Amino acid sequence: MTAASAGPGAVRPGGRTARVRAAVLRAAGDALAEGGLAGLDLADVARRAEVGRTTVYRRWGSPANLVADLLADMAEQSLPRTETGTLAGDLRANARLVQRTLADARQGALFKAMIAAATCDEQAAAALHRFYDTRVTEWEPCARQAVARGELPEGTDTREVIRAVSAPLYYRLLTTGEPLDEAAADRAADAAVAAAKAGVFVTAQP
Amino acid sequence: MTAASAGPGAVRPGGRTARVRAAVLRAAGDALAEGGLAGLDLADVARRAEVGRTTVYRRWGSPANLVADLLADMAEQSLPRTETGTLAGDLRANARLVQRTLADARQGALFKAMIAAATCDEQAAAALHRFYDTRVTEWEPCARQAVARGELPEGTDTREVIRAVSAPLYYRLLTTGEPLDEAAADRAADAAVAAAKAGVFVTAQP
DNA sequence: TCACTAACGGGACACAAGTTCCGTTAAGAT
DNA sequence: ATCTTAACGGAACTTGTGTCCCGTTAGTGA
Repeated sequence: MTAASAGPGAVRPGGRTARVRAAVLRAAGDALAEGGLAGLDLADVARRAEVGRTTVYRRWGSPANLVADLLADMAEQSLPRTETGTLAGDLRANARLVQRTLADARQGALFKAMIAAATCDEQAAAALHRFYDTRVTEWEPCARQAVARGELPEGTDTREVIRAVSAPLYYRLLTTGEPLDEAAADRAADAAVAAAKAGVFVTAQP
Repeated sequence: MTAASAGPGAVRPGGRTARVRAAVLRAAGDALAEGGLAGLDLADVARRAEVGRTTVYRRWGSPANLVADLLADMAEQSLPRTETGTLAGDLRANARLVQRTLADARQGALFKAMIAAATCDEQAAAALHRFYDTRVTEWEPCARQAVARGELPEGTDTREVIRAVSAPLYYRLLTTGEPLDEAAADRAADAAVAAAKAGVFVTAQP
């Protein structure tokens, strides 16, 4: 067992290695946005990144692995959260952010491709779950504060409230051809608020 | 332009051709359930279906096409709908049905794979949209009747109510590792009811 | 029942995806 | 500045996916 048993990039992660990783992830994102998961050819990614084909095969090995790494990279980049003072305002802000992201040609295609990868590969799925966990954790305080303000009942599952906002937007993106507009975003936020205020997300505790 | 210009299976759809199609779709379903979209190798499908490799390549050509055909086949098989007399009861029945389908190992994997295929291929996407359109149309009467009974406000977008039930279940299936249990199904149905009663799905009309 | 030909299926083939080998470059430690 | 070796990258090689050709099987109409 040598020092390199953890795989390439673990012992000398700086300099050239980091440059190669950045270029490859960039190229992979481009390829995914253009052709979806099916269009993710490792040889093509290597060409786009101007990197040796061997390197890509050695470090990532499969499209799913590459997507998993890309997701891990994206989970680190966090967006600032808005605070409006009311649950409805905060959730609308969240819904608009999600809607704008998914409606964007490049980003939307990228997310669709990553979801597709997660359905094929266990490792990509784990990375995707971590990604959404991070995002939910970022926005959870909105719902927490709403409970503190008395807008929502005590015992509300605050993470579930945040997820309820995104769900209809993703469902629409994946199962219908209809465009994701602002009206859809507002509807998603309002539906989550109505359900949460009705106590649907209160968890029974013994 | 010959009689066969519409592709194989168009002129003599009966007998052997139908048998081959059934065997291939069956095998494709198995392969998808086991290995996801990435595991859908046409040569492998041919082997499972005990059919010539050439035949599969000629009639379907690509994994996405095969999935599209599988979806078209599934859209034809319709499940009976329950009627309980209240919106909450009907939507819970719907939610439970979706939940049971997605929680089932084979069916769940199959649906995930088909969603993945829809993100890669335009034709598969169209087939998927048609599939969900069919399902929504089947359940829409629940919401229509609720409007007629006065349970929901006039002007409610009834299709959107039905979609609101499935959305959280699919979102959970795709973005978290958590299991889809009956509690999640009931919560999804209750949330849709609360939002619909609050008038979130009323469409403004000039 | 027979003729016609659509559709199937085995085998040979072309090409691209992925692997292995080994020399070259540069990160990190002293 | 120098040394060690992790990581890169070109080229040859292997594997298997998808195509083409053509003989065989069986659906459909007379």
